Amino acid sequence: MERILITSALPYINGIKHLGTLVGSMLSADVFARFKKARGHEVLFICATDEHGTPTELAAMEAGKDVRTFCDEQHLLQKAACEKFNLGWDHFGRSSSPQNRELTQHFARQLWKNGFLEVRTTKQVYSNADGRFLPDRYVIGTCPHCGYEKARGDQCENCTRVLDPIDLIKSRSAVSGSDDIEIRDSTHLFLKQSEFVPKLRAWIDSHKHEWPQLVYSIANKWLEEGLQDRGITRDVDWGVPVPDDIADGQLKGKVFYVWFDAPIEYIGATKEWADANGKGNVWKSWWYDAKDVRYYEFMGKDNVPFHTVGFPVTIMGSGEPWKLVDRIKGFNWLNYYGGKFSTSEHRGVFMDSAIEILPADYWRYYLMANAPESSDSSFTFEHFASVVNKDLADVLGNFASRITKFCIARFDGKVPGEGEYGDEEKALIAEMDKRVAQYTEYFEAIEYRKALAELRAIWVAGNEYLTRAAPWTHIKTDRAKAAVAVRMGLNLVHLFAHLAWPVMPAMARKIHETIQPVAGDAAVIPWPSDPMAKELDQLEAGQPIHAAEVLFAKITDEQLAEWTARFGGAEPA
RNA sequence: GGCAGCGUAGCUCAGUGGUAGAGCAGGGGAAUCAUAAUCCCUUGGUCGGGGGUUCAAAUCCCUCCGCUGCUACCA
Repeated sequence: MERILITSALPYINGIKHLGTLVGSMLSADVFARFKKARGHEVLFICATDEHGTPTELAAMEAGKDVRTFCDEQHLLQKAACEKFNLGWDHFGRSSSPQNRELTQHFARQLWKNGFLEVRTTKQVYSNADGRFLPDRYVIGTCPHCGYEKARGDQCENCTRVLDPIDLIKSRSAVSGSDDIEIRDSTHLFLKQSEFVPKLRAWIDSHKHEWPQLVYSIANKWLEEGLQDRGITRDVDWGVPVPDDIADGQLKGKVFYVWFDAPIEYIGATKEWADANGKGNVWKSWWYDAKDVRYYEFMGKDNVPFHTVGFPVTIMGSGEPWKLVDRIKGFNWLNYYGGKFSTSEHRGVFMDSAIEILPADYWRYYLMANAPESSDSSFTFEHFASVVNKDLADVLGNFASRITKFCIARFDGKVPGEGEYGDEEKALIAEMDKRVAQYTEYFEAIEYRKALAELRAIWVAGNEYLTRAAPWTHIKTDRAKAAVAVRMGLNLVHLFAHLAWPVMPAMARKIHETIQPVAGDAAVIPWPSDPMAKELDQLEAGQPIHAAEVLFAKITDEQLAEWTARFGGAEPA
């Protein structure tokens, strides 16, 4: 048994997440956590809302609320949406928690003590009208290169050139539109990332074959381009305050940059979990000197630099034996009809509306079977409907339906005990041994598309078997032969429930219950651990079963038309 | 501009040196237990363009084109 620590990239607090964020971090982490739990490992699965930073302050202002209240509300909304998707983490914390404040300050003190922080003065844009410093991208003006009038201070969207806010012509605040802005000196703490290049290089290279190519390439790129020191404080109000004992109080009133404290919240949320469950110092056994723990991180590609460079530097620089990640699973983007999902323009499908139109497991299966693993991929309702209808309704749902109903019609709704498994059954068992082993391997490798293609092939093998065994034909002449096929069919349904649980926990339970109640307290439906000869011959003769009514309803053309109209599909951005 | 990823059948994607693959869609057939659901067979691609290395290239090299992202103060 292993101890498995799993974290999902923290969803930002500024609104309900869309399907792309869901598949790339929270859902993929949940599916893996369930898989490991199903295999009997000790798993701790941690997530939290990432609450600090300028966008939060501005969103709260726009909502007419103070930041704390805004975050309180948004946290609960996101938590509720995630629970509806059956994201089964052990704790869903908040980066604004006291635990994270304490840990963030601890890491900063360690870095300061070890000489890896440096005070530097930088030029910052200050808006008099807004009474605040503005990050570069919140300054807009005319691009000096192409004349585009809405260029942002960090980059011109029109000509894609990288800019400095000082370069802009007629620069103004993106918040208020006021041109009453000026450049002020501001003092900040810089993390000396450049000193960690050899250590990072060795660490990253040691994981070259364990991380997806995407992750390694991004990490490598940052080192190749020459790692710069990075400012880890900001001139805003909402964040973890820099303690006075760092740099003799020169940074009074400033807070840590959101990307400094956000990954530390993985540890913070673990402490929140321990505190909330009376587990005292147990949280530390997962993170500090935790040589027996294997740590997995799940994230979209935008988060990769922070997890392969920033956070590791924080940990290495602390001089303390905090756990570094073992495996990173990174994802590309899920697009919406070829364009971007956009929170600000509300383009695409978001978690709250997705769950309104269909149960979580429809989405969970589709998203994992089509996860953007090797390249960006595109969500369309047409594709979604075809996958749901074919894979879930026709191949899986109908299989459970046809065999349970036949059993009820011809065998009194009880597992028939007559006959012995013959050549047909032995061939199926041999095939299933292979396929289940392959499915398990893909899961261990965190290759979701391949894993789910194998899962589907397993369902298809069930249908193929049933066609060959044809109990509806044998029932007329050889009742025992028909009984064998029905018994095997019911065992298959039972097996399918176990195999599907990490991906579709609610439907797996429902499928399982058509055959028999889930054993134990049923928090987990375990992974099949025995050879298929045993797994597929475990139902007791005479045991009653129930009809699998429509498990997965098909998506109709009318629904498809309604949803594309409602969510604005069809025309790519 | 620089860097990274991607470009394979109508669609979604596997495939990193050895005769081009899967699922869906399309065509034909079988079966009639089932949500008209299943099963079998099958049509379909000069692997983005061009050049090179090699006995052999989707795969390695060069070059061009296209899409996406990053470019360090959005997260």
